[in-house]
Amino acid sequence: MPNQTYTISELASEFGVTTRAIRFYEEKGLVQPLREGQRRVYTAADRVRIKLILRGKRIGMTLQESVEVIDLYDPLRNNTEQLLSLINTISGRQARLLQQKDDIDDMLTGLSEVLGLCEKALGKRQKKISATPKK
Amino acid sequence: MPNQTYTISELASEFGVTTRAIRFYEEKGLVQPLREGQRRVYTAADRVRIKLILRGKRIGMTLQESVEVIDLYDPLRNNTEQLLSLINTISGRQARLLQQKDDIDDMLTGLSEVLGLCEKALGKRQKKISATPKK
DNA sequence: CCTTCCGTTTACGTTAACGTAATTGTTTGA
DNA sequence: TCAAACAATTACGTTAACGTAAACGGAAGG
Repeated sequence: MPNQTYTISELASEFGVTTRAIRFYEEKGLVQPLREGQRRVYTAADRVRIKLILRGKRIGMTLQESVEVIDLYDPLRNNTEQLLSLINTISGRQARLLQQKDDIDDMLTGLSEVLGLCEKALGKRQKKISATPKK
Repeated sequence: MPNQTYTISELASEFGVTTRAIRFYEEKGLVQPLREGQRRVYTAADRVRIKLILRGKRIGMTLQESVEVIDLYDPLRNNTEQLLSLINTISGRQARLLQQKDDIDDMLTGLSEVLGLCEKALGKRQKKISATPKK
Protein backbone atom coordinates (compact mmCIF):
# COMPACT_ATOMS: atom_id res chain seq x y z
CA MET A 1 0.00 0.00 0.00
CA PRO A 2 2.33 2.70 -1.21
CA ASN A 3 -0.19 5.46 -1.93
CA GLN A 4 -1.88 5.73 1.39
CA THR A 5 -3.80 8.91 2.04
CA TYR A 6 -5.01 10.61 5.17
CA THR A 7 -7.88 12.77 6.28
CA ILE A 8 -7.24 16.00 8.06
CA SER A 9 -8.41 14.68 11.39
CA GLU A 10 -6.23 11.61 11.11
CA LEU A 11 -3.17 13.77 10.72
CA ALA A 12 -4.36 16.16 13.37
CA SER A 13 -4.71 13.45 15.96
CA GLU A 14 -1.52 11.70 14.90
CA PHE A 15 0.47 14.88 15.42
CA GLY A 16 -1.48 16.25 18.32
CA VAL A 17 -2.57 19.45 16.63
CA THR A 18 -5.96 20.80 15.66
CA THR A 19 -7.44 20.60 12.19
CA ARG A 20 -7.53 24.36 12.30
CA ALA A 21 -3.77 24.40 12.53
CA ILE A 22 -3.40 22.15 9.49
CA ARG A 23 -5.81 24.25 7.47
CA PHE A 24 -3.85 27.27 8.55
CA TYR A 25 -0.67 25.69 7.19
CA GLU A 26 -2.48 25.29 3.89
CA GLU A 27 -3.56 28.93 3.93
CA LYS A 28 0.09 29.82 4.29
CA GLY A 29 1.00 27.57 1.38
CA LEU A 30 2.93 25.06 3.46
CA VAL A 31 0.94 22.11 2.13
CA GLN A 32 -1.40 21.61 -0.80
CA PRO A 33 -3.50 18.53 -0.24
CA LEU A 34 -5.61 17.08 -3.02
CA ARG A 35 -9.36 17.31 -2.92
CA GLU A 36 -12.00 14.65 -3.14
CA GLY A 37 -14.96 16.87 -3.72
CA GLN A 38 -14.66 19.28 -0.84
CA ARG A 39 -12.69 17.04 1.41
CA ARG A 40 -8.96 17.40 1.75
CA VAL A 41 -6.91 14.34 0.97
CA TYR A 42 -3.35 14.22 2.24
CA THR A 43 -0.64 12.11 0.64
CA ALA A 44 2.31 10.57 2.41
CA ALA A 45 4.42 13.46 1.15
CA ASP A 46 2.01 15.97 2.68
CA ARG A 47 2.20 14.08 5.92
CA VAL A 48 5.99 14.27 5.94
CA ARG A 49 5.93 17.99 5.24
CA ILE A 50 3.67 18.56 8.20
CA LYS A 51 5.87 16.39 10.35
CA LEU A 52 8.92 18.42 9.39
CA ILE A 53 7.10 21.66 10.01
CA LEU A 54 6.24 20.53 13.52
CA ARG A 55 9.79 19.40 14.10
CA GLY A 56 10.90 22.89 13.19
CA LYS A 57 8.40 24.38 15.58
CA ARG A 58 9.69 22.29 18.44
CA ILE A 59 13.10 23.88 18.15
CA GLY A 60 11.71 27.37 17.85
CA MET A 61 11.62 27.89 14.12
CA THR A 62 8.83 29.88 12.55
CA LEU A 63 6.68 28.22 9.93
CA GLN A 64 8.45 30.18 7.24
CA GLU A 65 11.85 29.06 8.47
CA SER A 66 10.68 25.48 8.46
CA VAL A 67 9.59 25.61 4.83
CA GLU A 68 12.82 27.31 3.93
CA VAL A 69 14.72 24.41 5.41
CA ILE A 70 12.43 21.86 3.81
CA ASP A 71 12.80 23.56 0.47
CA LEU A 72 16.54 23.18 0.68
CA TYR A 73 16.03 19.53 -0.19
CA ASP A 74 14.05 19.60 -3.38
CA PRO A 75 14.77 21.23 -6.65
CA LEU A 76 18.54 20.80 -6.44
CA ARG A 77 19.65 23.91 -8.28
CA ASN A 78 21.72 24.14 -11.36
CA ASN A 79 24.09 27.01 -11.70
CA THR A 80 27.20 27.60 -9.66
CA GLU A 81 26.05 30.83 -8.10
CA GLN A 82 22.91 29.23 -6.78
CA LEU A 83 24.89 26.32 -5.42
CA LEU A 84 27.28 28.61 -3.58
CA SER A 85 24.44 30.59 -2.08
CA LEU A 86 22.75 27.36 -1.08
CA ILE A 87 25.92 26.23 0.64
CA ASN A 88 26.04 29.47 2.56
CA THR A 89 22.45 29.14 3.60
CA ILE A 90 23.03 25.62 4.82
CA SER A 91 26.19 26.54 6.68
CA GLY A 92 24.43 29.35 8.43
CA ARG A 93 21.61 27.10 9.45
CA GLN A 94 24.02 24.46 10.70
CA ALA A 95 25.79 27.05 12.82
CA ARG A 96 22.53 28.08 14.41
CA LEU A 97 21.62 24.49 15.12
CA LEU A 98 24.97 23.86 16.77
CA GLN A 99 24.48 26.95 18.90
CA GLN A 100 21.11 25.60 19.91
CA LYS A 101 22.64 22.29 20.86
CA ASP A 102 25.11 24.12 23.09
CA ASP A 103 22.28 26.07 24.67
CA ILE A 104 20.41 22.86 25.33
CA ASP A 105 23.45 21.16 26.78
CA ASP A 106 24.05 24.08 29.12
CA MET A 107 20.48 23.97 30.27
CA LEU A 108 20.59 20.21 30.73
CA THR A 109 23.71 20.53 32.83
CA GLY A 110 22.07 23.10 35.05
CA LEU A 111 18.94 21.04 35.47
CA SER A 112 20.94 17.95 36.34
CA GLU A 113 22.71 19.84 39.07
CA VAL A 114 19.45 21.02 40.56
CA LEU A 115 18.10 17.51 40.28
CA GLY A 116 21.11 16.25 42.17
CA LEU A 117 20.48 18.71 44.97
CA CYS A 118 16.85 17.64 45.11
CA GLU A 119 17.72 14.01 45.45
CA LYS A 120 20.30 14.78 48.04
CA ALA A 121 17.71 16.71 50.04
CA LEU A 122 15.21 13.89 49.63
CA GLY A 123 17.81 11.34 50.57
CA LYS A 124 18.15 12.85 54.02
CA ARG A 125 14.45 12.57 54.50
CA GLN A 126 14.35 9.04 53.16
CA LYS A 127 16.89 8.03 55.75
CA LYS A 128 14.66 9.42 58.44
CA ILE A 129 11.67 7.66 56.95
CA SER A 130 13.42 4.38 56.42
CA ALA A 131 14.36 4.53 60.08
CA THR A 132 10.66 4.49 60.97
CA PRO A 133 8.71 1.23 61.29
CA LYS A 134 7.72 -0.21 57.91
CA LYS A 135 4.12 -0.51 56.69
CA MET B 1 35.64 44.93 40.86
CA PRO B 2 33.00 42.44 41.95
CA ASN B 3 29.97 44.73 41.89
CA GLN B 4 30.10 45.95 38.39
CA THR B 5 26.93 47.46 37.03
CA TYR B 6 25.64 48.10 33.55
CA THR B 7 23.48 50.59 31.75
CA ILE B 8 20.62 49.43 29.63
CA SER B 9 22.35 50.27 26.38
CA GLU B 10 25.48 48.41 27.41
CA LEU B 11 23.50 45.25 27.93
CA ALA B 12 21.49 45.86 24.81
CA SER B 13 24.53 46.10 22.60
CA GLU B 14 26.30 43.25 24.36
CA PHE B 15 23.39 40.92 23.69
CA GLY B 16 22.35 42.35 20.38
CA VAL B 17 18.87 43.36 21.43
CA THR B 18 17.15 46.72 21.71
CA THR B 19 16.73 48.68 24.90
CA ARG B 20 13.03 48.43 24.24
CA ALA B 21 13.27 44.66 24.56
CA ILE B 22 15.04 44.92 27.90
CA ARG B 23 12.50 47.38 29.24
CA PHE B 24 9.83 45.02 28.02
CA TYR B 25 11.37 42.22 30.06
CA GLU B 26 11.14 44.47 33.07
CA GLU B 27 7.48 45.21 32.35
CA LYS B 28 6.91 41.48 32.41
CA GLY B 29 8.74 41.17 35.71
CA LEU B 30 11.67 39.21 34.33
CA VAL B 31 14.23 41.60 35.75
CA GLN B 32 14.12 44.34 38.36
CA PRO B 33 17.09 46.62 37.93
CA LEU B 34 17.93 49.19 40.55
CA ARG B 35 17.46 52.87 39.87
CA GLU B 36 19.86 55.72 40.07
CA GLY B 37 17.38 58.53 39.91
CA GLN B 38 15.46 57.64 36.80
CA ARG B 39 18.15 55.57 35.19
CA ARG B 40 18.11 51.80 35.35
CA VAL B 41 21.16 50.18 36.86
CA TYR B 42 21.74 46.52 36.14
CA THR B 43 23.75 44.27 38.41
CA ALA B 44 25.75 41.26 37.32
CA ALA B 45 22.85 39.09 38.44
CA ASP B 46 20.45 41.01 36.24
CA ARG B 47 22.83 40.56 33.36
CA VAL B 48 22.89 36.81 33.87
CA ARG B 49 19.13 36.64 34.01
CA ILE B 50 18.86 38.42 30.70
CA LYS B 51 21.48 36.16 29.24
CA LEU B 52 19.54 33.09 30.33
CA ILE B 53 16.31 34.52 28.99
CA LEU B 54 17.90 35.00 25.61
CA ARG B 55 19.35 31.51 25.71
CA GLY B 56 15.85 30.22 26.29
CA LYS B 57 14.56 32.24 23.37
CA ARG B 58 17.14 30.77 21.05
CA ILE B 59 15.76 27.31 21.62
CA GLY B 60 12.19 28.39 21.23
CA MET B 61 11.11 28.94 24.79
CA THR B 62 8.70 31.71 25.65
CA LEU B 63 9.80 34.36 28.11
CA GLN B 64 7.58 32.78 30.73
CA GLU B 65 9.11 29.37 30.20
CA SER B 66 12.56 30.85 30.51
CA VAL B 67 11.80 32.39 33.88
CA GLU B 68 10.21 29.17 35.01
CA VAL B 69 13.43 27.36 34.23
CA ILE B 70 15.54 30.07 35.82
CA ASP B 71 13.40 30.00 38.92
CA LEU B 72 14.10 26.30 39.30
CA TYR B 73 17.52 27.26 40.54
CA ASP B 74 16.84 29.64 43.38
CA PRO B 75 14.83 29.19 46.45
CA LEU B 76 15.60 25.48 46.89
CA ARG B 77 12.35 24.32 48.42
CA ASN B 78 11.83 22.68 51.72
CA ASN B 79 9.11 20.13 52.04
CA THR B 80 9.04 16.75 50.41
CA GLU B 81 5.99 17.39 48.28
CA GLN B 82 7.55 20.46 46.75
CA LEU B 83 10.74 18.57 46.08
CA LEU B 84 8.91 15.76 44.31
CA SER B 85 6.97 18.19 42.17
CA LEU B 86 10.19 20.01 41.37
CA ILE B 87 11.78 16.76 40.29
CA ASN B 88 8.87 16.09 38.00
CA THR B 89 9.10 19.53 36.49
CA ILE B 90 12.78 19.11 35.87
CA SER B 91 12.37 15.66 34.39
CA GLY B 92 9.73 16.89 32.01
CA ARG B 93 11.91 19.76 30.94
CA GLN B 94 14.85 17.46 30.41
CA ALA B 95 12.75 15.19 28.24
CA ARG B 96 11.74 18.11 26.07
CA LEU B 97 15.32 19.23 25.74
CA LEU B 98 16.42 15.76 24.69
CA GLN B 99 13.65 15.68 22.11
CA GLN B 100 14.89 18.99 20.82
CA LYS B 101 18.40 17.64 20.54
CA ASP B 102 17.10 14.74 18.49
CA ASP B 103 15.21 17.14 16.26
CA ILE B 104 18.34 19.18 15.77
CA ASP B 105 20.44 16.13 15.02
CA ASP B 106 17.95 14.96 12.44
CA MET B 107 17.98 18.33 10.79
CA LEU B 108 21.76 18.50 10.87
CA THR B 109 21.98 15.11 9.22
CA GLY B 110 19.65 16.19 6.46
CA LEU B 111 21.52 19.41 5.87
CA SER B 112 24.85 17.60 5.72
CA GLU B 113 23.50 15.32 3.04
CA VAL B 114 22.31 18.22 0.94
CA LEU B 115 25.65 19.91 1.49
CA GLY B 116 27.37 16.79 0.23
CA LEU B 117 25.30 16.83 -2.92
CA CYS B 118 26.11 20.49 -3.45
CA GLU B 119 29.81 19.92 -3.17
CA LYS B 120 29.62 16.95 -5.46
CA ALA B 121 27.80 19.07 -8.04
CA LEU B 122 30.34 21.86 -7.63
CA GLY B 123 33.18 19.40 -7.86
CA LYS B 124 32.20 18.44 -11.37
CA ARG B 125 32.27 22.04 -12.37
CA GLN B 126 35.57 22.67 -10.67
CA LYS B 127 37.09 19.88 -12.72
CA LYS B 128 35.89 21.56 -15.86
CA ILE B 129 37.20 24.87 -14.65
CA SER B 130 40.52 23.53 -13.51
CA ALA B 131 40.88 22.04 -16.97
CA THR B 132 40.68 25.56 -18.39
CA PRO B 133 43.79 27.76 -18.71
CA LYS B 134 44.72 29.41 -15.39
CA LYS B 135 44.59 33.13 -14.79
C1' DC C 1 -36.75 11.02 8.51
C1' DC C 2 -33.94 12.75 11.86
C1' DT C 3 -29.90 13.14 14.42
C1' DT C 4 -25.03 12.72 14.82
C1' DC C 5 -20.51 12.93 12.89
C1' DC C 6 -17.12 14.56 10.02
C1' DG C 7 -15.85 18.26 7.09
C1' DT C 8 -15.91 23.08 4.83
C1' DT C 9 -15.81 28.22 4.61
C1' DT C 10 -15.80 32.80 6.53
C1' DA C 11 -14.56 35.87 9.74
C1' DC C 12 -13.49 38.07 13.93
C1' DG C 13 -10.63 37.43 18.37
C1' DT C 14 -6.33 36.59 20.98
C1' DT C 15 -1.55 36.29 22.85
C1' DA C 16 3.36 37.01 22.75
C1' DA C 17 7.04 39.91 21.96
C1' DC C 18 8.43 43.50 20.79
C1' DG C 19 8.57 47.96 17.02
C1' DT C 20 7.84 52.64 16.46
C1' DA C 21 6.88 57.09 17.34
C1' DA C 22 6.27 61.26 20.31
C1' DT C 23 7.43 63.78 24.13
C1' DT C 24 10.20 64.93 27.91
C1' DG C 25 14.25 65.06 30.95
C1' DT C 26 19.56 65.12 32.07
C1' DT C 27 24.31 65.32 31.44
C1' DT C 28 28.34 66.50 29.11
C1' DG C 29 31.81 68.03 26.08
C1' DA C 30 32.89 71.91 22.63
C1' DT D 1 25.45 77.93 26.89
C1' DC D 2 23.85 74.85 23.81
C1' DA D 3 23.50 71.07 20.88
C1' DA D 4 24.29 66.02 20.96
C1' DA D 5 23.90 61.80 23.14
C1' DC D 6 21.62 58.87 26.23
C1' DA D 7 17.59 57.77 29.07
C1' DA D 8 12.69 57.55 30.46
C1' DT D 9 7.55 57.27 29.87
C1' DT D 10 3.37 56.63 27.32
C1' DA D 11 0.84 54.70 23.97
C1' DC D 12 -0.56 52.88 19.69
C1' DG D 13 0.92 49.46 15.94
C1' DT D 14 2.44 44.94 14.14
C1' DT D 15 3.30 39.96 13.12
C1' DA D 16 2.83 35.08 13.86
C1' DA D 17 0.11 31.32 14.79
C1' DC D 18 -3.49 29.84 15.68
C1' DG D 19 -8.50 29.86 18.70
C1' DT D 20 -13.29 30.25 18.49
C1' DA D 21 -17.71 30.71 16.73
C1' DA D 22 -21.33 30.64 13.21
C1' DA D 23 -23.49 28.55 9.49
C1' DC D 24 -23.71 25.08 6.19
C1' DG D 25 -23.28 20.30 3.51
C1' DG D 26 -23.01 15.21 2.90
C1' DA D 27 -23.45 10.55 4.64
C1' DA D 28 -24.37 6.93 7.73
C1' DG D 29 -27.03 4.65 11.08
C1' DG D 30 -31.07 3.74 13.91
